[in-house]
Amino acid sequence: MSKATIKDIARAANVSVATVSRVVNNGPKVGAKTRERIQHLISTMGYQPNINARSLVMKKAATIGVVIPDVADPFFAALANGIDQIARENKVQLLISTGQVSAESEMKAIASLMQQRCESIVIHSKKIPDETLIALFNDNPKFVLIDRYIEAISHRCIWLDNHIGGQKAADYFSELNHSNIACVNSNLDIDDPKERLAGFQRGLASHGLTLNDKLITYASPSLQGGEQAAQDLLKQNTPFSAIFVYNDAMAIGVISTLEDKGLSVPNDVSVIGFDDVLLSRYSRPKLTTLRYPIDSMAKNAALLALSANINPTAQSSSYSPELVIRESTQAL
Amino acid sequence: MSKATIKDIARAANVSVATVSRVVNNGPKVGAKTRERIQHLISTMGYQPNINARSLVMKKAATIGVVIPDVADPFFAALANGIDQIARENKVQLLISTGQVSAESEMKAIASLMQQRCESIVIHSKKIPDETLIALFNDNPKFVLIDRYIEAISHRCIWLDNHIGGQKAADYFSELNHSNIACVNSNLDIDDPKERLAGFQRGLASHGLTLNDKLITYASPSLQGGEQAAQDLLKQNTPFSAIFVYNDAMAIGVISTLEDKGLSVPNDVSVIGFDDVLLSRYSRPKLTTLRYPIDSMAKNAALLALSANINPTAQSSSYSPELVIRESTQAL
DNA sequence: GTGAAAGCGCTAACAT
DNA sequence: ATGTTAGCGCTTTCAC
Repeated sequence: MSKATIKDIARAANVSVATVSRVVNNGPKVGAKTRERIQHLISTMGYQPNINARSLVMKKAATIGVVIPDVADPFFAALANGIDQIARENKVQLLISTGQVSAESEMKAIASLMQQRCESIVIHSKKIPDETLIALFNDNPKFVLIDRYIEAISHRCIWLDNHIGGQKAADYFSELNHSNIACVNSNLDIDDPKERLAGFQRGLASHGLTLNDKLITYASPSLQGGEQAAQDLLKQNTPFSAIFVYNDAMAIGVISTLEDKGLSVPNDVSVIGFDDVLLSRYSRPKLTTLRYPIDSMAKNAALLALSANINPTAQSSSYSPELVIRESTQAL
Repeated sequence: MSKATIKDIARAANVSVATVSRVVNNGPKVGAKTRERIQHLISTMGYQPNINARSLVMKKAATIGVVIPDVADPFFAALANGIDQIARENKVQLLISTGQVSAESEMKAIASLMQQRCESIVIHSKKIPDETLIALFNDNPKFVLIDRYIEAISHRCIWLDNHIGGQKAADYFSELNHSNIACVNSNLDIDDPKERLAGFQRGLASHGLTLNDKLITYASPSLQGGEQAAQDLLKQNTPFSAIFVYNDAMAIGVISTLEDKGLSVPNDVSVIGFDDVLLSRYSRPKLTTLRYPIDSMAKNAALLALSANINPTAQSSSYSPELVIRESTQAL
């Protein structure tokens, strides 16, 4: 197995290690015949450069890291997948470090990546304070922040405009003549839920509509959370005909519970989700939702991380969610 | 940032690098006072050992690799997630290498991991020939094969008994008095579809039932594939009241199409999936399926990979799928 | 208990 | 065009 070192090749080819190194790295100044001979040896002897040695001397590794809460969540899986595609194209190894949703483990995840001399890191962090991140990004020009916006490092941010998402949901409910409106939100202490809700409320207001506080529930942003939120909503004994839900997973949980209780979607209540994960096209009913272009965002983040963007090109990278109308909504 | 090297610490502490190395690695024979002083320096100076240098001299890295087709598929995401959990517990870095479903890229993925001096690798490979794998595993005692069984290296395999899965599906359909039975299978040229189908057919036979060849369709094992397979099935104009589907994703696609065509599940047709992904508990109707304990399998695989199991302890690791009855099936 | 020194496999000047 | 050499930061005998 990959036992052969550069020395072995050099010896076999009767050249110095420097020459072998040159052909391995496609360096210049190598005689065509020599190059060919060495290349032959390399493949027959199954030589593979030792990445550790290379990274050691180069003081950097051909890797791209990504920090996400966990791999199992379809949304983050999609994020990781986008980065993986760019990684493959650029022949760099993907390093995934999971950081749960706590500042401490997010930092640990980043530290672990940096310890591997990984320079390009796409970070999904909701908990690390702005200042910490700003300091970190100033020292590391190849870090990229995804799904979060921080003014001071905006040129290294790739984020989604949550307000607009909320607004579009409000616009659509208004268009469908709904007026008893509920909201199922995430209970995570991060900005996104607040922003989506704020955008939603502002949107409603612009149509002379308003959101009854009793009809705002919070739960974990998961299928289970959706189930629970729907139960809470039902307990309020306050009528509603439309719900704006934090994400698709919750929305599907909500619908599941609603139907279990004999309420039909969209006949009795309309539901709008957020994210547009693949699944939302296959759930029953198919979900009306706001498309979160996570795949292109991830790819751009990876590209940005790979290219040391030392001097900020100011062009900020904000994405806007699009309303995708399917079957979980209906006019009143 | 992690600029300080072991030398810097040694200099600051007025000791040799050897001593610093000892305290970093919790080595023996270090005076209590010295150890304390050095530890203090380490944390105040923010020293982080250079993993590349360490891996270089140790000729191995504190990492665990996993080779899967892609990260976005929920099933593989769950697999990766299980491994990630064990990795975190053991403080080793997770390396994910995606290998599509082609022998060539699977090999590339493995090579890339090995090049990083990653010793423990959990491999999900459907395409690499047995012999290649056997040779590979003989050279690398910390490789583990997941979701596949090869006799010669069975002590390094963690697999699921597909036959039994098929059989249980057949048993249940028989119990529900179905006799016009269809099968939607994966069109991937790997063993699993064949084994599940064989088990299913054997099971049917044991109940005096039989599967009409016209009612066996193949498609890609995805939501989209399920849609297409269902359309194909409908075109046959051959009545059926039950379908055994290759996996949950396809099953949900199948149900989606069936309902679009006005067929109700389970009233008109019963559907059994395979895998029991989280989603199947939330789809409408909730999916009856065979539970694939991928999480425990992944964790065990990771544990096995981390522990050099040089001398085979013979205890093979076969898992058996369990039937989970939910709402997509009904007695005739 | 602590230090000196020899590499691990590779790259990158600097020579030739 | 090719070779020599000095490290990169770390672990690990082997002395003391």
